[in-house]
Amino acid sequence: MAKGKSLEELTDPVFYILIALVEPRHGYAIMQYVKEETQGTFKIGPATLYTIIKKLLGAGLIEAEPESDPRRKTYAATAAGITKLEEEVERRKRMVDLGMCVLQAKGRKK
Amino acid sequence: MAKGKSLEELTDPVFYILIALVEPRHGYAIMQYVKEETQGTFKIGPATLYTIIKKLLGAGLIEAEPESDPRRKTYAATAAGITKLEEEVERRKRMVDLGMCVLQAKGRKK
DNA sequence: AAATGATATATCAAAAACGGATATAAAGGA
DNA sequence: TCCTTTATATCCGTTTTTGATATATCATTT
Repeated sequence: MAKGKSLEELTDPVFYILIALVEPRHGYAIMQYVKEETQGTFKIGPATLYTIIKKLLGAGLIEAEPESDPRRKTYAATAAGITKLEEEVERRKRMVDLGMCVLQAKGRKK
Repeated sequence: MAKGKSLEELTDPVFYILIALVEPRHGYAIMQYVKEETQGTFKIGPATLYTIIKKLLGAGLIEAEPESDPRRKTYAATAAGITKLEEEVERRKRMVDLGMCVLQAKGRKK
């Protein structure tokens, strides 16, 4: 079911959701976390959220904690999820560095 | 034509293409630049490239340099494009910082 | 001169990702 | 009781991405 090359590079919403799940959180808490953490700049709606949760579960990057209450399903990143997040942070760091480097080079010239 | 909220947050390929166009480059050179700069990790194919070029042109973030040779249309980021790129670098920096911060906090606890 | 590989631009059609709207339901406060 | 917040979930349209394909030129090799 929809496996494959996806999740090689994480998109912004996937990245945020994985970050949120370094600590165990349930769906609604993830939405709030991202909204707060970004000062409302980045919002994840329910459609995006639950779509991505399913995908992350399928990829084994997060897992649902077996809980009694079905009204508050709690998820958390697996070891593989943490590793993936670390890699993604590095990948994004390189992108930012490239951007800064190129912009700085332009600044020096002009 | 397909304007709107898009390009608020830049996706990875859009980000790379804008970075490439801080210096004037033609399409094919953009593809090569990204491939080289990422050690082949991130590849942009012609479909993605020319689709995004059109969108960036429409948004006024890049412009085509009026040249005689139609076989090497050169593009470059406009002032607005540079500003946008600077903003995006900052936005992405904050995302990376959040990721590092959260991972580090986890590391301390465990 | 013909062939080949690299350069270069472009589009189609399909897949993948995203997100607004909507539905449902329970809990808590006015 | 009514309203707001919490909470999960999906429908379905839009946007984004991309593999495949087409075309053409240039440089190098055979």
